[in-house]
Amino acid sequence: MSWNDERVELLKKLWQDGLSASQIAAELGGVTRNAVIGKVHRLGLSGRVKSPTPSLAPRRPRATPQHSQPRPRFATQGNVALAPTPVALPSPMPHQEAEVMPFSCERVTIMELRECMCRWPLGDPSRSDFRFCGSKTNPGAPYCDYHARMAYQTVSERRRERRAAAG
DNA sequence: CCCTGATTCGC
DNA sequence: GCGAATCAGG
Repeated sequence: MSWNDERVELLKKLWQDGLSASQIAAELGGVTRNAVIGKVHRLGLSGRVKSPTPSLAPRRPRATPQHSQPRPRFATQGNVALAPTPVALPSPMPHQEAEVMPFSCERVTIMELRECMCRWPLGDPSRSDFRFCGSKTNPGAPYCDYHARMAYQTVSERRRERRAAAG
């Protein structure tokens, strides 16, 4: 679907009528709300009832292109999700969050690790004091509840936390 | 989690 | 110019 005059006119009308971008997209058909918003901006009719001083709140520039690479995901081996050990995988939060826990872990060695114990790594795997969390896991789960949240954190959760941390 | 508009940037 | 991915928020 392309933006012919007819569709652009309808877009303008619906936008001025106060419909949301997704509603307009549904009305037009063949386009997403992103397409509608993008078109609205290019037409220069954004800011319907916005603040009279848009320059006061310039949008923060993007840090670096995020969509050039897929987000790092934890690898899996067989049925078991591997924790992000510093050996093969980039640690999700290198300086923060790695050692800080709301409870004290069992701190078990690999020999003491059992099926029902959390496999979250603690410390440097190349060192002899390397341990696993070892807290109780739910049946079949590789991590305890706390570390499962870290390992399987969703994008929105991560965003929410980042935002909360930034203030 | 559902949604909103705003922005960037590869295409 | 287009719009998906993303951001920032309600």
